[in-house]
Amino acid sequence: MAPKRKAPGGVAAGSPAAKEPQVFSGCRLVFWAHRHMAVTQQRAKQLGGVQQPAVAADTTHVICPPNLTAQQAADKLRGWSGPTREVAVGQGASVRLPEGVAFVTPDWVSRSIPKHHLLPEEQFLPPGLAPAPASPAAATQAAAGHDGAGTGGQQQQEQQEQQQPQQREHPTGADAEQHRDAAPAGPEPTSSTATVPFSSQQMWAAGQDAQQQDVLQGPAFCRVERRGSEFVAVQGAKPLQTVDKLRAYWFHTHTAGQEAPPTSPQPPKTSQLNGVCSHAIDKAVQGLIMWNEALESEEDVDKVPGLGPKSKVKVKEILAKGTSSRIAAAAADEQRKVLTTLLEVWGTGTASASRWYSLGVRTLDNLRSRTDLNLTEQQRVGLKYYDDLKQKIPRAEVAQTEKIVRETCFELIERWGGTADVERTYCSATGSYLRGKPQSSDVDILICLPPSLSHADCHDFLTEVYASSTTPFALNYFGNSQSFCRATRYWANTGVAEAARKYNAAANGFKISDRDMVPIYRPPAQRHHRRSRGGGGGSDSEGDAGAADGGTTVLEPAVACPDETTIFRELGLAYVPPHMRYFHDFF
DNA sequence: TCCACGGCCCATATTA
DNA sequence: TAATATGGGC
DNA sequence: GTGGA
Repeated sequence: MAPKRKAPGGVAAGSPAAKEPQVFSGCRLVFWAHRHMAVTQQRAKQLGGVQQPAVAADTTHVICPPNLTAQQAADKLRGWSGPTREVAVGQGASVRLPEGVAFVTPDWVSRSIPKHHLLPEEQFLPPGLAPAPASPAAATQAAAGHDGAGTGGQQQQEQQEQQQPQQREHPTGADAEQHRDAAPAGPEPTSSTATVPFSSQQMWAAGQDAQQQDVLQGPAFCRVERRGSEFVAVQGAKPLQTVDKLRAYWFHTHTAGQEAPPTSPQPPKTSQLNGVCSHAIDKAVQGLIMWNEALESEEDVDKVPGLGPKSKVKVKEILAKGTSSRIAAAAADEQRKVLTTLLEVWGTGTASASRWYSLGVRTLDNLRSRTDLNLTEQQRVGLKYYDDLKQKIPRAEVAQTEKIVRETCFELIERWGGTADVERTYCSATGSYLRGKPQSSDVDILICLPPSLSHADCHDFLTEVYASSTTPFALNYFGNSQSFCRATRYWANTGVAEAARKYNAAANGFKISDRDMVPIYRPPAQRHHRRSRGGGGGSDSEGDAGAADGGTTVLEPAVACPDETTIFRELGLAYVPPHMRYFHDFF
């Protein structure tokens, strides 16, 4: 249920504490990352940092895009005439960086804030600028939690079209060390994983340690991850490439846009708050975020991928006037404001919000006092705890909750007699906490009981129970951010026909849910109607096997994935640890 | 020009 | 009353 | 809103 939130003692909610430590005082910051960095920049400046437009003699830090390449850095530094130091970034390549300037990812800013002091810059080096490993000891360092063994250098081209996993035997016991990535075994430095010999006992110990050090800071860029029954240190370039690949596929940023059409004025229309357009707009925003060059002319705008005709018009207007007429229109749009508020009530979607609006509801108090609206149970709860549910939960509190649940969970397992294979239990907070967020809006705890208990009737207190064999899928589902989840499944659906064919000659994709992964056949273009789910209706004869939405056929056999890495591997993707499963937003 | 844009479970409303 | 459709959360 | 078929 909804966690009860108490207002933080003392400081009134919403009013930022007046006397926050000036973490960044003395820092002169250059932001190369023109992404969704407004909040980061603002916070850094609030806390004493001075922003500079470009690298200067007194610059202390450059905040870089996490996927910055050495080449991009060199381009941006062209014109720098001060003293430099040379950094070898692997593959014989090197880059000259200004002396005395630290290059860090945005995480350095966001994670230093809760710590009230500046974290060591070297732990936040963009992988592309990390020195090449000097010795084979790098893997050991990585396992020990040090950073900086990135594989910099190599271009982040997406030329690597699907290298299919050529074999797919599953790691069973003894040979559970070879599966690195889906990438071909080449001369390329395979720095992205290193197996760590952890026992399951140490696993919990490590978890506790990590928790204590980690409560405010979140996971470090390089960390130990559980993969099925083994633990691996994960870092670096391969996961980033996978993230880029999925981003490009999901947002279609791999194709260039066309000319902007003549249509210049925007119809003011009643704006829709949600719906499929949001994907298109996300796409446009992603295109802009990823565009690492200044936009100065209309021609520049035309070069940005992911922008369609309508988005281009809007961006060009902003370029010319500094703002979009749509912004003022939206601000003045009474209906929009009301709908936005109503949508914040848990249990309320666009349909209910619009219906209420048409019935005259304008405020939450209206909603409370109306008796003719037949709110659902969820909506009543959402309304009652409206303020509570808006509060965020600090990371430390999520950790406490996790601890309590975990202790209780193990007590129950003992009571149920599941001690023989207790180490195969999974009981950890997932969701935004697992992804390292400093605060969460809810606490998601995934419990997967060990095989010896999977038959037991111990479901009473849970709404859903995951069998041991479904753990990797549950983990994958709950560990992903929403957009990453969708992108992964879209990729599985439509991007890996070849791999699916190996499972079933008729297949052209996979369907991934929170419990399994199955081959499917999707007809190329589905004309007409989308059929309701559940089938039934006798009129047109169903195909034999399970027919899902719109003619998609579910095939066999299901893909056996003993751990989460296998899911990625079967999709031809390098494993991405949870804290990297974002396309943007660093907070 | 038409289509899809994740996948699935639950609660409630509507229809047969 | 059962089957189906719709709205919603995650 | 957008790109693919």
